Parts: sequence; structure tokens; C-alpha cells
Amino acid sequence: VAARLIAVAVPVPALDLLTYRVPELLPTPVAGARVVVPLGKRTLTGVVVGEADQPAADVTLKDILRILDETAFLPADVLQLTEWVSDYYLAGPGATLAAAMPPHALTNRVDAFRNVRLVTLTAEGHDVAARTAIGPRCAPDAALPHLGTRQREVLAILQGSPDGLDSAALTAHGISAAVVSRLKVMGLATIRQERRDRDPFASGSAALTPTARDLDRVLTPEQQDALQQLRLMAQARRFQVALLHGVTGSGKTEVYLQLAEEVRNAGRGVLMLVPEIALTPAVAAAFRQRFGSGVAIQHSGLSDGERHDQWHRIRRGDVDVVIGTRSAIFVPLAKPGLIVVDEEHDTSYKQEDTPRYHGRDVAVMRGKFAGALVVLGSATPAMESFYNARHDRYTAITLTRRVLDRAMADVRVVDMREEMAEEGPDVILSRALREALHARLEKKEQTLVLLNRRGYAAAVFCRQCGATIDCPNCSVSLTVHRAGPNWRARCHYCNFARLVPQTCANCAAPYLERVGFGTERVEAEIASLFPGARIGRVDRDSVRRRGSLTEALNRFGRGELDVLVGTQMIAKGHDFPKVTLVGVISADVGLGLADFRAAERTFQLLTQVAGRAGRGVHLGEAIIQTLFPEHYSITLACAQDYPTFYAKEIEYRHAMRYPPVIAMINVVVRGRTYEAAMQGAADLASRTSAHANPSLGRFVILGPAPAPLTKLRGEHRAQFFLKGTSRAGMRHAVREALKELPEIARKASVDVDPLSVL
DNA sequence: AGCACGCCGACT
DNA sequence: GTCGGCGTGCTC
Repeated sequence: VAARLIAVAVPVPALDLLTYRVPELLPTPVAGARVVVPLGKRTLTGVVVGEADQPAADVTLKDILRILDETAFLPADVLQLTEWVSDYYLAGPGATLAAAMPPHALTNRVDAFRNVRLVTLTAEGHDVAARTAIGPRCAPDAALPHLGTRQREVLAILQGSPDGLDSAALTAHGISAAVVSRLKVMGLATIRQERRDRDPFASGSAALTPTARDLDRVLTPEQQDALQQLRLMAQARRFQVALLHGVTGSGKTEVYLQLAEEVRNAGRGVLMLVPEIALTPAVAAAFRQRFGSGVAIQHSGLSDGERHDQWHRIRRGDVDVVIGTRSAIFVPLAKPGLIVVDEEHDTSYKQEDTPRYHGRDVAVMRGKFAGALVVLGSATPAMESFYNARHDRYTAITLTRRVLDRAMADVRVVDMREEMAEEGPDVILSRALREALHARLEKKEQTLVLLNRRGYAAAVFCRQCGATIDCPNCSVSLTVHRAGPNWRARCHYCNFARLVPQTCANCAAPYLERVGFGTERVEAEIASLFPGARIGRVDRDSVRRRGSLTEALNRFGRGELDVLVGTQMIAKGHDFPKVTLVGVISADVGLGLADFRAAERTFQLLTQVAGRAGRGVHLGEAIIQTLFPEHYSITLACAQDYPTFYAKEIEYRHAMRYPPVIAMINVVVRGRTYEAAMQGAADLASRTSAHANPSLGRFVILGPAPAPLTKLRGEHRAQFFLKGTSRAGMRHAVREALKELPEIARKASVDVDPLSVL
């Protein structure tokens, strides 16, 4: 009998599939089952991917040690999806699998759900409790067990709780374990284990303030048309992609909800992806409100235990609606019939470490494998998505009007060059914004102030010698933060931090100056201009603590703050009806970057943030400060004119040969020295170009060149790009080159469809 | 990623 | 003399 060989994916990023033998005594595990395998000196848990052929002669095969699952732990369609992700994004199967698994499924065999000890009375316990209650008045006609006062009290409490009391409730009643155990010994109480799933909505890690208003439930004619089109697509029960392009405030969420309800009633599952739960609480809350406990939630803000519980609820088939962030695309939801990607243009769908997948694109593939309808929704679709709609790969559905006929915000552009000429070079808030802010404070209306740059000052430089304070590990200057009475300089890439010195380290001159400004400075500026204003700030620094973002947004939502200053975090899908003013401090942050998506990002950010104003009964106003008032991304965002922006931008992408017109792959090679990184990148690039295969399409290689961050966390980096019309050919060439140069491959990271070339 | 082996500085 | 720093190499 030939040995049974299986291919196992192990959670080790650098490794490919490994082949193991199934020993005589064990059955052949099914694909998707977890198995415990020896690896080197370690023992770890992997997942069976399928049968394997005899590998090359030089490897000695080992036996698997244990089979953890009789049936597939990962269902076949999820396994298929992870295989696609590994292949498309050139990531190891182990790394991809780790992304698809619930926490602890591979590291720890102890189930992480919480087993609750529940104490209940036995039949006899009830009897005794009843007799005890009347005991003092009646003669002790029957022998009562000898009970202490505490025991009698506990019996009474338990009698009032037929469902039992868990340990938390026992503690709340001041009942000690000793009393319970004595009752148990007497046979009056039982203790049973009950599996209880943690509810992330209740625990606070996803505590949401519902803002969905009933008024929005009545669909506008436009929403009804959109819903009808989507309904027909869903009923076809085959793979299709719809791009729902609806202006901010046009009521996309309500369309998703009604569609989801219908798909669910037809017996199929619904998967809803959102960029970040904490930033789009309204959508999650609306789903929870509509579908109740039939909704599972998945995102990185949950504790491991919560995520684990939710994953198993889905796996058991207890829920048919799942809402979550990008990794939720891998959840084991049975029979998905609808996959919605809300705010599909959002860059947080892209995972920035291996596997570098794009949640939206994986969602489209999952829909393809499942024969489901995929709905991509946005007010500012990604160039890729609109391009696909224009080329008939996606069906475009458009919502052009806001619900309840609310007007779009009135947008004004302030030319900061003129403002500086009149007010001096240090002006942060223009006169127009100061006046508008003042008016809102008087009227008790709210204001959002956006500056997409954190910290107090962008850098410190010496007025005598021009030196800046740079990060010792990365090729950037340190950003200044205020830390109580001190000034700290911190690296935004590696978190290196130091106090800002009194004198220049280079020339010893005491003329160190802070240059540029960020959100902390804006917050301070507003506080000094309007001493009575209640100001909050939301950026990565202020919300480091878990739950603090939700807390800050909820405070603002409840009206406990007048002004919220923040980075792009505040521009996402919030619905704050009392906001009537949005100020953008430097709209051109990012336009100066040499990134081919700079204009797209700026347009999206400005359109989205302007859309935050005027979502209630009052008219909204947006004031946009910029040094480039004539730049098309700014003028067209002010006009809320997506089609014209797309037309202009796609022309540029054609001319410059950039995505979505062509495909790109970025390869970064790290090295101990600059020379080593460049050499590695050059070798890899030349092997890649040697594997060009004209029958798979042509591509060009740009570089190698130093990466934009030449040094990051102490490592030097060099990069090259592939540009071409066929991803298959490009991926093939890179894959072969990596295989030929394994020692360089270990220091290389590959980004297929990079979102940023910076 | 771990976990080994392996070759050079400050200590009982 | 060795305890331990992390550089390099391997894992079916």
C-alpha cells in the first residue's frame, strides 16, 4: 500500500506547502481539517490543503501527529479563496491561511470561548428552599437538612433565578464559592457548564450609538430604482458585480439593508464589508438593529475571544449576516448570496503586510466562486472600479440625490497664498474659517476640522546650520508632539522618540525652530482663539487606546463637543446631523507627493469630508483652505463632480501608463546596507525580466532604485516595479525569480496592485 | 516566524 | 574560564 501523503499549510510565512505522511493508525484527514505536525523541533497546527505527490528525493517525510477535525474546519470555498489569494498576491500559503483563521485556531488547541459555570437548584433544592421559607413559622414536620443562614439566603436567591446564576451574578450577590459547593455536596444545587458567546455589541468593544433614523427608511424613487435593479441581479443567483455610485447622504445603507433582507429571506447569506467598524458605526448599528442577533461582527478591534466566538457562530450556521472589516471576507459563511463592500474606494481595504490583499478584490473573487452578487458602494469610486464599470465588467447604478432632498454642502475655497499675503506666513485658520467657526459656536452647531497630518509640528530645524532632527532608524525627519510641558520628537514609522533638545546637535546653536503644523497644533490654535469651545481631537495618536475612538466619536455625536479636529479618520462614513461646518486646513497635503494616486486621494478625501456637513435639517457649509485652488482634484471635489474628475484622471493614467489602465507589481528588497539592498533588487529584477514570457503578455521593469523610504526600521530598501497589461505574465515572472533566488526572496516583499508607490 | 548553531565581549 | 549578544540557516 502506497503511503498516504497530504499537503499541509503551516502558519510560517516563509514556507510553501509541506508534504506529510498519514500514519497507518490515522484516517486520511479531509481538506480543510487542522492537523498537528512536527516541524523542525517544533510542533504546530496546520491545515490540510489536499493530497500530495511524492516530493523531491532529498526530503525525509514526517508523519502527522494528530487530526483535530473530522470534518473541514475551513469550508471548501474559503480554502479555495485562500489558494487564490496566495497565488494572486504571491504570498505563502501559511501566511494567507493565518489571515483566514480565527484567533488561536492554529496556536492553541484550547477553545477560547468562555465556559460559564451556572449554579441552579436541584428539584430537592427547590423543595428544601420552599420548606425553609415557611420553616420558621411551621413546626419542623419533616427533617430539614441543617442549613446555615447564608445557605438559606442563597437557596432563596437561587429559587428566584430559575435559569441559574453565573459566577458574575454570584459575586454580585455576595455569594462565596464555599456556600455553593456545600449546597452542591448536599445535592441541593447543581453546577453546570454552559457555553456562552461574548457579545461584542454589549461588551463595549463595538458599542455603537445607532444614528439610523426612521425617516430614512422610506426610499426615494431613485433608491427604489437602484434597489429594483439590484434585486433582479440578486435573484439571478449568479456572479455579478454592481457599482453603486451614490453621492454622500444618498442613502446607500438603506438600499443595502433592504437588499440584504431579501437575500436572507431567500435563504442565502449576506456578507458586508466596511473599512473600519469604529469609523462607520452607523452602518454596523443599522444592520444590528435590522437583523438583531442574526448578525455576527468581525473586526480587529474585538478581543481574540470575541472574534473567536463570532467566527464559530458563523461556522455553526447560527447567523446568516456578517459585517466586518477586510479579513471578514474569509469568514466561513455558508451560501453567500450577497457581498457588499461599503466605501469600496477606502484604502484600509488593502492589507499592508503579507498577504497584501485588497479586501474589495478578494470580495469580488469570493462572489465569483459562490455565484453571488457583489455590490461595491461609494460616493467616490476607486478609479479601478469605475473603469471596470465603464468597460462593462461591472454594472453601474447611480444615486445622484440626497435623501429628503437635502442640499449638498455649500463649498468655498480659500486661497491660502492670498491669506498669507495679508495675514502673515504663520496663518493656520483663515479669516473665513475663523468667522464661520465663531458663528457655529454661537449657534451651538458643530464643526469638523480636517488636517491630514498628525503631530504638533512636521519637523524641527536649526536656523543656524539648517540641520533637522532625523530618525536614526528611518530616512525621515521626526515629527514634533506635545507631551505635557515637553516637546517630543517621534518617528511615525518606527516610533523612535526623544525629547527635542535645547540646542542643535550639529552646531550647538540654540536656534531650533518647529516648522509646519499638524492636528495637535490646530487643536491648540482653536482652543486659544475660542477659549470656551469644547474641542476634541481624533487621530492615530489620540485614539491609541482600544475603544477610545468610539468614545470620542460618541461624545461628539451626543453633542458634548463643539469642534472635532482630526485626520482623515473624521472624513469617513459618520453621520453627525448637527455638523453644519466642515473646515479643511490644508487640502493639498498629499498633492505634493510623487504618488500617481495623489489626485484621486485628494478628490476622495475632500468629497467625503464635505459630505459630512449638512446631514441634518440645517444647510451645511465647507471651507477648504489650499495653496493650489486651481488643481482639478480640489475644484472638482468642491463641485462634487465625480464624472468630470474621472474623465480627467483617466486621461492622465492613460498618458502615464498607470493603473487601472495597466497593472503594476512593486518589489521591495531589504538589506543590511544600501548596496546590499540595491544589489539584491538588481539581481531579482534581472531574473524577473529573464522570465518574461511574451505569450503571457508583455511588461517592463522600472528600477531598481532606492525605495521612497530608503531606510525603514534600520533596514535599507531598494525597489523595482513591473508595469504591463497582463498580471498573469508579471506574476509568473516574479514567482519564478523568487524561486531561483530564495535567499533574496526572504528579504523581498511583493505588492501586487500596490495602492501607493510611496 | 521560531529555534537552532555559532562565534566574540563583560562577568562569577 | 562561561553567560549571552544576535547573525545566518533550516524547517516536509
